[in-house]
Amino acid sequence: MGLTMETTLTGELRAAGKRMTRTRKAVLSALEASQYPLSATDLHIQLKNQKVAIDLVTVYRNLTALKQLGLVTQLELHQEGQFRYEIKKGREHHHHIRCKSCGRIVDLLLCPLKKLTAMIEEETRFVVGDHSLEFSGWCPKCQ
Amino acid sequence: MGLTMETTLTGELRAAGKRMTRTRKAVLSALEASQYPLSATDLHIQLKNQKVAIDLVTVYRNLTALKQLGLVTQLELHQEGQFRYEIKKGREHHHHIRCKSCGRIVDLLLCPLKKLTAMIEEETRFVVGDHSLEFSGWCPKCQ
DNA sequence: ATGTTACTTGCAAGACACTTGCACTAGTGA
DNA sequence: TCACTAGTGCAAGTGTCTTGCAAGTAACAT
Repeated sequence: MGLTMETTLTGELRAAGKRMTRTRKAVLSALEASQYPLSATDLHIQLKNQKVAIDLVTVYRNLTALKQLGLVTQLELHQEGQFRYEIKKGREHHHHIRCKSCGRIVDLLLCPLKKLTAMIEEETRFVVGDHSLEFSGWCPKCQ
Repeated sequence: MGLTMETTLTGELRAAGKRMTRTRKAVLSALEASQYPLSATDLHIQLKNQKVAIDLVTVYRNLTALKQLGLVTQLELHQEGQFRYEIKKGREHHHHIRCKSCGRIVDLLLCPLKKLTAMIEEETRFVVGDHSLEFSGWCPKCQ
């Protein structure tokens, strides 16, 4: 259950005046191990099960800190009403599809929005800062 | 401050065993008049200002009913943490961009996701049921 | 018009995700 | 090892949305 790049991450934290604590390590480790984005509650339950003593509030605060440092990505899936988090390192920008029946979440590799962004900037005169593109549907098992 | 298609809408409500009530009329009217999608709280404040007596709970219940009937669309903008609602009648399927600074919301006319949906269905074997595509950025005034 | 039915409403309370205040704990650099 | 200050747990608070229940009212039948 080790954290692959602990030393590097500790350095990144220190550079921002943050510390690599017991709970921070556990949160990063759980995110790194997960195949799909986790919510704060997911993380809390998962860490509890691993006998890691951590308060839900601390999970939230660590996620906020890691997001600000750019180490994790915060995302919202379609009609879920909560945030999820992914490790950023080594993962390309991508979107997701979530099964409306069983909740399974699968990564999508494509993000064909570069041209679109340019069109939108021209149409609206906004400067586009961010976007979300999320799908929901029924996975093979639930069809 | 009239509701344009009140008779038609009343019929659609009746067909589903629902009634056209004072509060329902007010909610529909406010949605119809708005240039951008409104949240339940937006609606509640706006109706209060118009001296319409209505409880926030009733706003929520009416929005739920109207959504189930397919008369309004429920949507989530990027990183807002709440739902917004639009009248469906006479409006094409579209997405939005919201200014991160002043909150202004502008409709986008494009939705180039038909091909993409087919690709995703092939890639993941999901059946795609729904999608969201929302942008945020800075509007001309806030740049 | 009036009564009956059941849809609708307001109020109070609850659910849920997330945030804040504060005193205590524990990384880190010296 | 010490001192500094970031981080933590607990309790309480926010904001959005939901539920329970008694009272109100739209709509149809008579």
